[in-house]
Amino acid sequence: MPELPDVEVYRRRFEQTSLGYEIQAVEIGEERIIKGIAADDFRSRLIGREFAGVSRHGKYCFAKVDQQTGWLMMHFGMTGYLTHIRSQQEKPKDWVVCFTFDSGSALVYASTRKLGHLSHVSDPGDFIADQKLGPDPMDRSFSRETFLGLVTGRKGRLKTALMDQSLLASIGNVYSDEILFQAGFHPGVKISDLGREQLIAIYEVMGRVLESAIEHGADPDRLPADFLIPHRSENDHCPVCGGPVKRVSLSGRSAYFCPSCQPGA
DNA sequence: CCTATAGCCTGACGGC
DNA sequence: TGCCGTCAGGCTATAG
Repeated sequence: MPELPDVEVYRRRFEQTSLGYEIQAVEIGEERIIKGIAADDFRSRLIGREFAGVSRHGKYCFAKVDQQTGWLMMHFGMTGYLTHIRSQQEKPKDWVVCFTFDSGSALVYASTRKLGHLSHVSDPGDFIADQKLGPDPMDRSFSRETFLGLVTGRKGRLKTALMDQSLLASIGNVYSDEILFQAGFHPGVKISDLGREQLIAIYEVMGRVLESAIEHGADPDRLPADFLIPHRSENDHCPVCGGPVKRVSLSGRSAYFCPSCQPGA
């Protein structure tokens, strides 16, 4: 569930459960999830040390390792998540990497499809620059003017732009659908079809959707009643008008929308 | 610059 | 019950 709200929820979980304990063991269930560094090096950079803080940029998490120059980097792919367990018996079936602390508890990176990756980076800022990630929309400096500057004059669809991590890092297929739904635009709408006032409205909706989702733990069952996300399947009902939800394929991804609340091409 | 496709992986679901 | 195709919230590489 790894778009900005989900990753922020994992970041907070990490921060609340796993800082300040000595890492006693690092088990790696699937070595291919570790990228850019040998598994043994990855382990030895962590064992005997502590996590001192966790930050996030877009869909990436960075954990500072104390007494070290580097950081643990995590990306969650399509199915990755973080969970904190009190004992090894609680390890989920799809666990991939397990960081066990001197307290006996552990932080587990789990993922069914294992499309994400973990690595070690010397500096998150450099990593973000190297990956050519755009700004994070939850960052304080991300203003309305920042957003207008990024999208104004761009060709192509608004949905594609919202999902473009090099333009702004954070939003994926699900939340771009939610933003379009809340703003009342068809998923196929082009940026060139939108005026400044409409783009400002989209900026405001984006902020509200992301904040609200984080507030509700990014859990589809707890999101506000007017959110489309829990109804993202063909012929489910629109939470606002009750009409059928439809699906269209765009750029190889499925976009779900309400034809009556989001009219247009 | 833009769009579309395939591939990486595994599991759930519906139809027969 | 089993088999088969489709689909799933990410990203990258490639081709047009």
